[in-house]
Amino acid sequence: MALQSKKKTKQSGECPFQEAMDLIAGKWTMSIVNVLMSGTMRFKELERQVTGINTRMLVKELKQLEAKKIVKRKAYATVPPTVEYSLTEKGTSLKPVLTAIQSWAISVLQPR
Amino acid sequence: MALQSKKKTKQSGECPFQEAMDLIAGKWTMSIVNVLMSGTMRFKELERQVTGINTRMLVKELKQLEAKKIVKRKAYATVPPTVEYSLTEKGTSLKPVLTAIQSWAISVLQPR
DNA sequence: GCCAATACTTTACTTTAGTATACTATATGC
DNA sequence: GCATATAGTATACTAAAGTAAAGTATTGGC
Repeated sequence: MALQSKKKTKQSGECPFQEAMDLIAGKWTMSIVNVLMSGTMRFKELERQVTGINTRMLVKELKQLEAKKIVKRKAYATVPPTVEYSLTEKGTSLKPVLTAIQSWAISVLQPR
Repeated sequence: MALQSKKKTKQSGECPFQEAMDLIAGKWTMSIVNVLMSGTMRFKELERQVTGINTRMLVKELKQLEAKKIVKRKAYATVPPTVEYSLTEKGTSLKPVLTAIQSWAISVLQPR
């Protein structure tokens, strides 16, 4: 617990590919990005559209995606609170990756 | 330990996209596929080329990739043993996904 | 005064991923 | 007879990912 020299930077600075994989991996990450491709969305709406996810995971993923500058968060001081999530430019630039995965999924994983 | 009715099928049968993500995620998976894109390789050679991986992880990943029909395994009864790994057709079909990730990584993650 | 709605937080787990290191079998070369 | 090489196993962990379910604050509607 004492010395925090073990910064655990995930040392993926080595290779941009590894860095990208760190970002892309995760059960929910790409699904969220995928849903957000269709536009700005509020938290509850995201929770409904990303089927199967639970609150804790969505919060966690959104925080990570925000930290990685993939997702933008905008809060309004209404009651009940309104928070809007949308993709940044970096986020939308993931589109080709998304479509590549999707077409692979459809052509290879679908029995027909 | 007793009843194994909890088959934990990872119920990704829902959506081919989720199924693809299950496959693609994992710290080492795509790196291994990437290395194997350059051709057939033996276990030790793979261990050397996939920098940073350890034996246990490589074994585990290769087993999973084999089960998912992404990788082919061919063993020869020599001493010391020879085992050759290569991509299946399904494996090589991942190329577009790989290149999409790579070009995203280079254009977005690289500072310049 | 209670319910609903939003955007979370908190607590308490279980499961999977990943790491580190030592060990095994066997023939060949020295 | 000892080291070397290959393709793993085995053991023993730690850390991260993911799940489940309840709680919080606020206010407008009934």
